[in-house]
Amino acid sequence: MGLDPGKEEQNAALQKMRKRVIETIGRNMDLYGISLSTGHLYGLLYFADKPMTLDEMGSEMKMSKTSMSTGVRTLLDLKMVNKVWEKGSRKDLYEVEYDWYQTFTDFFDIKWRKSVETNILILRKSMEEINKLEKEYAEDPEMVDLLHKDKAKLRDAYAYYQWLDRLIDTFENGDIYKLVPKELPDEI
Amino acid sequence: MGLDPGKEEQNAALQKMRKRVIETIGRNMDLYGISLSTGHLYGLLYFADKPMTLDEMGSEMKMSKTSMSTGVRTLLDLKMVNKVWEKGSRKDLYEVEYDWYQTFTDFFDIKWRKSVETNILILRKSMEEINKLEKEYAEDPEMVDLLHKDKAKLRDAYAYYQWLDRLIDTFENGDIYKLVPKELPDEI
DNA sequence: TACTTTGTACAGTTTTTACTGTACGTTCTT
DNA sequence: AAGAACGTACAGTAAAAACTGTACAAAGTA
Repeated sequence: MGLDPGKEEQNAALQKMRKRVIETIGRNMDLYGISLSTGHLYGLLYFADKPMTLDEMGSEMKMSKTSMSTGVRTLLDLKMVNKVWEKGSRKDLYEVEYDWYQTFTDFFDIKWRKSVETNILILRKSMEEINKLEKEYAEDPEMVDLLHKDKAKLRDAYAYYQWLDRLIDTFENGDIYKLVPKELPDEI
Repeated sequence: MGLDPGKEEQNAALQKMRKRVIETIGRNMDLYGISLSTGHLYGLLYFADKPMTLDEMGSEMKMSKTSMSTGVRTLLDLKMVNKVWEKGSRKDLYEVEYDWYQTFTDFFDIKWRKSVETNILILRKSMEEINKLEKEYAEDPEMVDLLHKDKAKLRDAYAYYQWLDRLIDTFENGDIYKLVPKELPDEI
């Protein structure tokens, strides 16, 4: 893990601690839709004391470089890791985004926002169609009733997605920290 | 979908609209860690005008009852659907939780909160261990430096998880709606 | 009590996802 | 310009997840 090789043995306890935290982090990564091993990769990078190359990751994870490449890309897409430039090195270097609040925000901005937007589009379109059908079947009370029920559902869904959109806004613009401030950690 | 069978043809446009919305809902369900077909099942239940049985779901989804059973269970675990009691029927009936704000909150309470709690536990444990190691290796400056760096990382992580915990609190106790109020939907 | 009906456990199958090794285009070095 | 090092596309393989059908336990019915 980038440690002075001569100290490996001495650091057994430290390594064990790190490993446990890395696995815990990795295991929880499924919340972000990330596979276990990519989660582990993230944990590894989290504790690396310097940016790592694909080869280094591969040898630490005992996995192929190809897998590291795809794993890193997944993490890059979610902005959980950043590409780092270092003069002199031809290899690409990566390090985690250590600001987890930012990572949280990015996740919602990237994944949830996209979802919200497409859903809102579909709902608009569907609502238009219902309005059209309402005129078409105006003399069919049963059909009108059905249409009204669906309309109410779509309206509720639409309101919810707009709320979600505004919630994500507060993550992005930082208003959320007015309601839930970042605090100094309790003594642990 | 519970419609008068005699009206099937007439309702083709309505069915098409529903199907599109159902698929959109279903597709976005991966945000909740739910498979596509379970997402579709959810969408189906969303538009059902009454609670459905496993058999009804199976025939609508053209899938086995076993799959419906496991799918419903997944949704029940996330409190996305509720079991409904109806006198006279021996079959179990299910309907979606129509309050999506509640569903959103439940999701974080069930999935994220659990994650936060185990992480906090592991971090505490690891921090203790680091403190022990610090005493043990007090005369090894290099090791002390390493330990300090890890300690800082753990502390940051801890602070973040506490923040997340408080954020989820605001979902649960409704304070979030002070910052991001539920609003009447725009005209759509 | 014997007979149905209902939901799910479980084993087997299919489908999807994760992972590997090779090959190749690109970029840097000399 | 030739050669070396790097990252990734791609095809093939291994592992995991989703799905099905059967079998059975639990609970209702006659």
